Amino acid sequence: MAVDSLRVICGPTAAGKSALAMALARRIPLAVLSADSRQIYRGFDIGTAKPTLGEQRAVPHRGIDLVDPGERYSAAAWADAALGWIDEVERAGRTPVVVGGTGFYVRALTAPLFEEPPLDPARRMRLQGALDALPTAELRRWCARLDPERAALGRAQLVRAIEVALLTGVPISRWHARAARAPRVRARYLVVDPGPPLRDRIAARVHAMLAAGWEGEVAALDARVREDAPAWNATGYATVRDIVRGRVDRRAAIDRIIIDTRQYAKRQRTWLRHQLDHAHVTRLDPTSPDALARAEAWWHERDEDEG
RNA sequence: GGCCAGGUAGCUCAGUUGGUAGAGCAGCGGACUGAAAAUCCGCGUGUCGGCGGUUCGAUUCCGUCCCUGGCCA
Repeated sequence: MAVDSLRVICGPTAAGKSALAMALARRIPLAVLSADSRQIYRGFDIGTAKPTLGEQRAVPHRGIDLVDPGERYSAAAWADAALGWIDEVERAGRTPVVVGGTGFYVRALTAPLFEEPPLDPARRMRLQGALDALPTAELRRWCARLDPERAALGRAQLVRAIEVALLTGVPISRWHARAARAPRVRARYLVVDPGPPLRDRIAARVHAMLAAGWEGEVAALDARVREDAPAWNATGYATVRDIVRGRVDRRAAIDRIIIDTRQYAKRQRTWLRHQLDHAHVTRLDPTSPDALARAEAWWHERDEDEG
């Protein structure tokens, strides 16, 4: 029996992925699986461009409001959950479509992460406390000894590599090879990107978020969410919190948010350019007049290797 | 109109006791296997405001003009 590939709509922030999915939903009975590492947080709505309640009523969504702002989530947890959503949604007679800018989540679903060996929670916590206190350069030196392949990566990756190497006695790069899992979901990607105009779209969207009451939302969150909660990492939130607290010049802070958002979009583009299976990628400019028609054509494409 | 302070990278500025210049930010490229809107790495030729002069050599010294800001008329 021929199984259709999972459809994935991705692209940099503010490209119009969600709007495109909503437009497709008017013609196709679909359900949106949000692959977005910030829309998972309850209460962080406006600044994460979370689909409105109206949109969520009109089209079934999954992957939104999964955890509280203080919780740390993971790509693996998301991917596991996504397998369930796909099942659930198909049983209800709808076609799932993954929509989002967190490429790592998408890849964790299609090309699963390695099978993690059990890590003793107590030892892990103790080690983490010790590593957090070390400067990045020091972590890099440690990693160069324990797992040289990973020593050039970022701080978060260094900590993880050192943790796994120390707690399991085997470098994480070895685990990646040894405990790799087979791909579990075939996918076709629609990369939505308007190109240069994205720059202005981002600025406009930041202003729209402010006009929609972003500061009020943050003021309420600031009253009840720990200052170091992971959700505050969402672009702009910590800066809006500074505005709300009266610590910064509002005008300059808004410029900063726009710049931060553009830099995020740039990182997404780099990721999507290199990390996606190129053979199954279709690119789309959402501002072109025939964008919706082309998206529909992409949707109905048949898999070449389908039996 | 006079006096003063400036005109150096997209922006803010540093610097060259004369040997054609460098930081931060922005921008660009890249990495990424349970924190990914995270975490990191790499990339700096620009009529040193214009035109003359002095000099082997001027962005640097001199003259002059233009522009900006401030003060005085």
